[in-house]
Amino acid sequence: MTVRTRFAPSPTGFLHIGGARTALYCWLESRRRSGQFILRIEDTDRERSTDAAVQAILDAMHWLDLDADEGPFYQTRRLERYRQVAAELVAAGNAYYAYESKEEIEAMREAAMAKGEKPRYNGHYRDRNEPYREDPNRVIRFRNPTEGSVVFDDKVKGRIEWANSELDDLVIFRSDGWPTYNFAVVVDDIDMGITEVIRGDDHVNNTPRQINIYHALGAAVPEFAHLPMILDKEGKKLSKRTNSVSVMEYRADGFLPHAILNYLVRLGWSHGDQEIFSREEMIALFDIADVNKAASRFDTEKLAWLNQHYLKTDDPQSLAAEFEWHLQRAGIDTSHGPAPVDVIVALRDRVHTLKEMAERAKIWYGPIVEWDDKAVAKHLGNDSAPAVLDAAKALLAEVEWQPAPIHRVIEQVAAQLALGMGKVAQPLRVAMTGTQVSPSIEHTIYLAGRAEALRRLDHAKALAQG
RNA sequence: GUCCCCAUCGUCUAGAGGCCUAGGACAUCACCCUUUCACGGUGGCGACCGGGGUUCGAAUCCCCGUGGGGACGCCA
Repeated sequence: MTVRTRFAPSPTGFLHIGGARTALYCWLESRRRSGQFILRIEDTDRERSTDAAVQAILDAMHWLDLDADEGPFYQTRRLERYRQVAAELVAAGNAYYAYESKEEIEAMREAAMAKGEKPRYNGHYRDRNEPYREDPNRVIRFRNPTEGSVVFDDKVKGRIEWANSELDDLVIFRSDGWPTYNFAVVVDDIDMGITEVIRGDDHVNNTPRQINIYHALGAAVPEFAHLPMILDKEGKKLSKRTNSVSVMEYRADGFLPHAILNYLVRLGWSHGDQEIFSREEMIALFDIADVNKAASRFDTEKLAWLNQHYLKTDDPQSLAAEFEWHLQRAGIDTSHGPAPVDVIVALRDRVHTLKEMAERAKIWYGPIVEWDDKAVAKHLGNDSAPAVLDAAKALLAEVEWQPAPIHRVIEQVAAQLALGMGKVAQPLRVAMTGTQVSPSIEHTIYLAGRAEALRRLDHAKALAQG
C-alpha cells in the first residue's frame, strides 16, 4: 500500500513555524516512501477561518517549496459528505441527537470540576433515542464506548493507552450545522486514503476518540505520529506576541527557505552528527520513526548560522531572485549600480541574512549619505592618504574592471608608495563607503563601478585636504 | 483538579547495558590567519533532574519523587 500523508492546517492565521515543521515531516515521509502528500484546509470553524489565511498558508507552502500531490481540499466543500456519514452513525446507533444548551453544558462542566472530576458530558441523551427535531441547540454526539480502552502505537511517542471511561460523548455536529474537527478529520482521512496521520502533539488526546469513530465506521485505522511541540527560547509556547512565528516573517527577516527547512528538520530529528542536509538527503534519510519525543526550543542563532551557510555555499545566481526581493523591499533602486549577484558574492560571508545584505548593499546603489568622522580623521587625515588616493585614481582609470585586476592595482599602489596594505586599503575603503568596514577592498571598489569609484576618490581627496 | 506525555552541555542533539574519561553542532571565550569587518583554522569552558532498585556493569532497563509540557470546547 502506498503511503499517503496529509498536512491539514486550519486557516485562522498564517503558517507558523511549528506548522511548517509538521508540513515538512509529512512531506518528507511521503517522499521517502514514494507516496503522496495531500494538503487539506480545515475550515469548518466558520467564525475564524478567512480566505486571507488560506492564501497566506498556500503562499508559505509554495515559498518553502513543499508541493502537494493532491489538494488543497476544503472541508467546507464536503459538508454533504459529513452529513451523510453522521446520519449513518445515528442510524446505526453510534451517534445520537442531543439538545442541551451551551449554558447547560457549561454548568455540567463546572459541577464536575467542583467534584474534582474531569469535566465531561453526562450522557443525558445517550440512551434516549430522541428523534431529530428543529431546535437551536440540536447537536449530534458520538456514542463513545464506556468500557475497555483504546491502544495505539504512536510512531514517535510509542504505545499509548487510553481508558474509554476517560472519554465522553463528543459533539460531532454542531448546532450551526457544521461538523466538528474530530469528526471531519476522520471522515476526510478515510475518504482521502490517509495511511499516516502526522500532526502536532496537542492532538494526542483526540486520537483515542478518533479511533473509536474509525471503529464505528468500520474503517481501517491509520498510523499515527505525534510531533512534540516547538517552544520559544525561554521554553514557553511560541506566541505571536514575543516571537516571530510566521514563516513569512522569517522570509521578511532574510532567511532562505532551505535554511528554514534544514533547521526545522534537525529540530526533533537527527542523523548522527550531520547538520547540513540537502533536499535529497532529507528525503533519503528522514524517518518519522526517528523523531524525538521531547519538545525542543527554537533557536534563531542556529537558524542564522545555517542561513549563512547556505548564503556562502549556494550558487549566487540561485540566490539572486530572493535577494532582489529584499532590495526592493528595502526601497533600493537597482536600476543603476552593481549586479545583485556581485553584491551577493561580496557580502555573503559577512552577513547572516538577506535582509542585512540588502541593508549593507545600499552604499553601492546610491550616494554615501553618512560619513564616519572617526574613520575620515584616521584614514583620510593622515599624511599618506592623498598620495594613495591619487595613485589609485590614476591606475583605476585604466584597469580592467574586475575584482582581480583591481586587487593588483591596490598592490601596485602599495609597492609604489612603499606602504603596507593597511595604509592603502583603509583610506580607499573610507573613500568608497564613508566607513572603515566593508568587504575586501577590491570588491568594494569593483561594486561602485568605475565612474562612481573615481568620483568618490575625488570627494575623498577633498576631504583629505580639508 | 483529572488524564496523557516528556526529561543528556545555555540551545539542537549522538547515545538502543560495557565502544562514555559522554561525541558533534550552534552560541560563548582564547589564539592563529588578515587590508577593515567577516570567513576560515586550532583550542578552551560546558550536560546524563533527584532517589531507590535490577545487573559483574546503567546516560541507557524498572519504580518513586521532582520539574516541564499537553489536553479536558458546539477551536482546530
